[in-house]
Amino acid sequence: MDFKDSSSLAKSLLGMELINEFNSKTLSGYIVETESYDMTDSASHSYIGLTKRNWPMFEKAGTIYIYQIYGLYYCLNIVSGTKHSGQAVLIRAIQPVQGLEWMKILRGTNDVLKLANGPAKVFSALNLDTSINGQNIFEINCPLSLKPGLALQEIIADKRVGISKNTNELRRFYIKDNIFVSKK
DNA sequence: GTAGGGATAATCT
DNA sequence: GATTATCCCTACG
Repeated sequence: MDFKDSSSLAKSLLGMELINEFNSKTLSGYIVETESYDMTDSASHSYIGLTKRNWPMFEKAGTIYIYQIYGLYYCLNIVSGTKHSGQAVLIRAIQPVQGLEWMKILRGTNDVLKLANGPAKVFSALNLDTSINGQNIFEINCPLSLKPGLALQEIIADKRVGISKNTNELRRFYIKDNIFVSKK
């Protein structure tokens, strides 16, 4: 994995297996879509500097940053760069791997394509919890972890989704032709 | 299968 | 007081 900046991490996370293990149960999926944010980017939470919400973005690489959006949904990010640099990668979609049946119940659908094809869907399909906000994904006691998954794939860089500022930069990355991506 | 709009509350100004 | 790194349901055809 390449943590030197958020776009590098966003690309190198593609294909990795994201795993949530707790109570001897396992839910996981291959990361197929990500977006990068940093302090130079007016669409980023870190653009305005350190705040009560975004503090995990200013921690070291591998820190988990979870925020609530639209009063309803939660999204998962992984921090990149050096400490205090204010960068993170939004996990936008995963391809379900382990715990499909449980994910269907958590998500209230039997359509595998729609289990985790969106950032708030990823959060819910993996049964994540806001208590891991600020933890580091490489710590042994962190329920969330990463391991190698898919072989290297062709990556598409595209415009990000759902933002109103700085919309032209190609900071959304996804695996070419993967059907679990949120938006073609 | 797709376009449109409503839900809903923390965060920052 | 406005904005928001989203999702789902409804209507249409």
